[in-house]
Amino acid sequence: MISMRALEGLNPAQLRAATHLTGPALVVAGAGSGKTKTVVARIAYLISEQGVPADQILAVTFTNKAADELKGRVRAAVSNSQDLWVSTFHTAGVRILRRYGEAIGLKRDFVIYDDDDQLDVIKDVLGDLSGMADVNPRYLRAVFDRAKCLGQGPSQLLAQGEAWIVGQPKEKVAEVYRIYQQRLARAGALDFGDLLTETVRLLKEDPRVRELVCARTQFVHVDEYQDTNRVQYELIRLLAASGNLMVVGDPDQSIYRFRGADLRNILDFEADYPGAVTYRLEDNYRSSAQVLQLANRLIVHNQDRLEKTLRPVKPAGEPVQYYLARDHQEEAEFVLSQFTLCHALGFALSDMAVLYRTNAQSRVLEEAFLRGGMPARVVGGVGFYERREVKDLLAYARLAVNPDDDVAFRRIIGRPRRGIGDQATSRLAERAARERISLLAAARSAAGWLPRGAEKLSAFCELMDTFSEAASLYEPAGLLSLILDASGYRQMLLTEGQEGQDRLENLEELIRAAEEWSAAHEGGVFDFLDQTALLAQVDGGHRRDVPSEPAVTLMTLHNAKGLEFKVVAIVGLEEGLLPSRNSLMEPGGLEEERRLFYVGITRAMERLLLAGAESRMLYGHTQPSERSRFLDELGGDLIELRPYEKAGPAPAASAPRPQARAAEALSGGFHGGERVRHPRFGEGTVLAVKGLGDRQEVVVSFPEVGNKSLLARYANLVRLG
DNA sequence: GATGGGTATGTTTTT
DNA sequence: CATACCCATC
Repeated sequence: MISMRALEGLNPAQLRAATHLTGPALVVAGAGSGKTKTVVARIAYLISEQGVPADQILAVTFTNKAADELKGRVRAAVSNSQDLWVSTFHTAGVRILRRYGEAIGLKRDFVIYDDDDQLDVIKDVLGDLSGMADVNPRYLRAVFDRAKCLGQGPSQLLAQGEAWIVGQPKEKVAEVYRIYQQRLARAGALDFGDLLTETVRLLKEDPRVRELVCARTQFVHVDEYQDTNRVQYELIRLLAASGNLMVVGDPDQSIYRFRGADLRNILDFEADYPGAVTYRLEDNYRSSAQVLQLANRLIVHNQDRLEKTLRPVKPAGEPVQYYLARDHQEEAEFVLSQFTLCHALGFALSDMAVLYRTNAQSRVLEEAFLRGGMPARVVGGVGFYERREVKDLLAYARLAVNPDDDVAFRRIIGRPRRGIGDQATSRLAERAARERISLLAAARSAAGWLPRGAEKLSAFCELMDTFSEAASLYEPAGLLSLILDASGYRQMLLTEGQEGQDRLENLEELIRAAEEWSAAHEGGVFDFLDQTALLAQVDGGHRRDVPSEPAVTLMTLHNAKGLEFKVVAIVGLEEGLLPSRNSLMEPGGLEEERRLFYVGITRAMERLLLAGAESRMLYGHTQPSERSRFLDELGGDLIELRPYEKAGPAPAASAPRPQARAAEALSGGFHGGERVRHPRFGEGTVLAVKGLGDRQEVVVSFPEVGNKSLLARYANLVRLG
């Protein structure tokens, strides 16, 4: 057989999947089994060996980061792959809707509402409706999102009376949903859910558009197929009209049920697509055998899965440690001390990550790393594009390109203060509702009917006219600069002391990001705004092109999917946290939490640390925590560390200094990472230390005989180096 | 119309 | 504890 560059370095299973030619295919790819490599190879094979034009191939991912990586790797493998279409579900939706959306009555220059904007609209609707004062707008947002995941509009929501509407008459909920959709339509806005549902509607209703789009989607690939929801399933079905559909996924890594992910999509793939061929990638190249064994032991506790095995390729490696800390502070100090050790052993900062269930857990960790002088970066959480000043400036730009964007109008009308307050705004809103026009349009006619404040409003309208004009002439950065100065926003920040300074710096950063964006992309202000709306912080934040200084990564388990690190710490292994309290209420919730933990474990290549605390701060109060049930499912081989145990009650003085306590406990006598020699077992590395003084127990990894737990006092260990 | 302090409320997870 | 929102006062 001729050796083909596109297929070099694949194992037999990967090779079979990569050379799949036409018809539907399911690739069940366990964690670390080289699924991206396989997809890259398959695309390269199609282009360079089978002569498929790159512009007939589509690959869909969930995050921009995954899309970028795939694109980059294909580019590296095949030269003529410029026209390859790789994007996230949402970006693909935007692209199709911008181009063809007018066929179903969408404005060409629609704006995208993020979840904050959604909330503003819902609150607004609730304010206008009687008898709904006590409804939580966040709850309604969740209901609407969920309905959209299932492709249900207001009437379908009402008809199907979904069981997940609790505490409210579904008529009322559907009514708010209907008005919410109206407001969005009037504002020329689509929310995240609409980007998918509207794309599906367009492709269903307009055969001509479908044909045009499908010409570019003769070969379709979907990554992380286990996380697709109903609408995404339908979208893929429409795009893959050719039948050449390859989906890749792992049912054990489905963790987005709350967003509508339906495990059945992957479990039933063979039934949905008759003639489908299934390929299984079962060799794990990522994790040490010990880590993988733990992962396997955990996941067999799930019922809802496709039977599959995952074999380690790597040797046993280091044992997995579990540390029970007194509280969340000490938990953080433990991670810090272990990472410091690993760093000393030669692991780069970028090789290490701390994973947690909730964003709220990041703060204590961040502070601990800061105190310890180890650079750490929180990925996700409140992102750059969610900061108030950034959203304000972008709202100006949005209103400039789309004068109907009422959320943007409300957001900026009082920033900076320009003498237009609640009174004038609510009169504007009345008028706008009556005449079915936007707030800005109402403001334009204010001179005729608003006795007070009309002049100020007309000045604002003129300002916006200037910006609208600039929006079509300038690049994004130019427009944003103009806005920053001409709106008085810069002036306002300058009067706000240090905080204003910081915010101003963020805005200058934003403008710089816009410049960089223009240097690397075609497109105008619209396209830049799309980008800011769709880019998650995990995707690399606002400075993706600038290599940032090396740092330890802190992020949620969800954000860690698809990534790998040599050293991984998973913290908060407590009942109520992992598994999370809320998940236990829902059927299937526990299995989802187990998969989440599974995803976390399988991120680790060489070393895995687990930790939990006996008590934790919740809403400002310290509460006792119970050890996570998942720890008991892992079975033996877990090195349990509890350094302060039996060392007597901690001296009062050490209470504010948990750092000292953890460090002392870990370093008495021997400490982890040290090289030692044993008279019988030879040379080895200290992995862990338990207890203090005479009772100190040392776990040592010996290349010849594996891991041994020894009493330091009798073992005659000799320190090396 | 702006400002500030008080209180209710919330933490799963994200494109 | 930290933010978001309400109301009273300037």
